Amino acid sequence: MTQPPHERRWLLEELARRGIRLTVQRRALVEIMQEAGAHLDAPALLDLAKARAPGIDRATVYRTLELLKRLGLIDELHRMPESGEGRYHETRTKRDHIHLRCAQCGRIEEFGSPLFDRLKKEITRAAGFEIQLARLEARGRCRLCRHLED
Amino acid sequence: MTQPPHERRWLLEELARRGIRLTVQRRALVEIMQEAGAHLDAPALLDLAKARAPGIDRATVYRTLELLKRLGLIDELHRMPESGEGRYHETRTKRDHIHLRCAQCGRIEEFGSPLFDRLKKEITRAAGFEIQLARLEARGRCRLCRHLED
DNA sequence: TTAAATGCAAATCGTTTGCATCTGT
DNA sequence: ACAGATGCAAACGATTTGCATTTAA
Repeated sequence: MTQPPHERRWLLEELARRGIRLTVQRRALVEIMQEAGAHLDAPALLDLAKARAPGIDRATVYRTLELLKRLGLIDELHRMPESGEGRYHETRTKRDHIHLRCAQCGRIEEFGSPLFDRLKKEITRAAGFEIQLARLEARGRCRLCRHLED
Repeated sequence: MTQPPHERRWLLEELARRGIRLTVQRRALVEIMQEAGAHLDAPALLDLAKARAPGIDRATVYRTLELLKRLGLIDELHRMPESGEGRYHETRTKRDHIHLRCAQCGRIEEFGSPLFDRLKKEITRAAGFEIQLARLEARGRCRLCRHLED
């Protein structure tokens, strides 16, 4: 699970590369987002960031998220109905993907499949719809929780 | 596009059938939800409802949406990232489906495909994930807007 | 040095809740 | 009549904004 240092820092490096000012607050936030396997919403991010950037304000968190989104470095995830949770962010991988959210343990795992791409192609062809962004989000029970429960 | 009266009223009839109290406010909300082709969020719903149920309060809107969800008559949709729009509701059709949201005209069209079901089966099999709810939401340009624009 | 980023505080927005009053059955 | 629904107002949590101050480059 552990990533090599340069993997864990590409966001930071990307910011530097683009000439973005690197403040302690931004460092903290960006590092947390990359280290956390989970998808964090703004309040959670703020909590964690306080350890590394004492006195950091919520406004800074939101402004940083805004910045990263504008730069295309992270994507905002939609929230699932009935989840009660806020917005999530994840570092940018591919724009289109599948998220499996476990209703029991709350973890989100990603899933990739050529079938997904075929489905998108079919949508374009059959509905005449030009897809800019497609996301499949599923709620259910993950493999681990199923084993623990049964 | 126009539906026959009984089609437009099944929600109301379903409520009566279940012995739910039919107030003017609930009538208004339910009728609006069925007549509007669009997917409305709570504030928009409130606005429209004021014409038919003067003095209706936001609390009533939220409580009614809650009720309908609890009864399984509507589903809450997640919101798309960067859309800035709130939650949507739609009268219940099937739990799993595909939504194509046009970034230009804002309309949402539904899409069905056997490929979608195959994809879900694959997720269950390959990831060991037991799907309770799956939704694919795509943003892009609909056929009509593409024709108008080009 | 100086444009940009921050903290602070107040404002906004969507949603929820307690409670007294009203209404559908 | 009375359980349940409503309006009102206040509370809430997440997000946004204006402005004076600080800071990275």
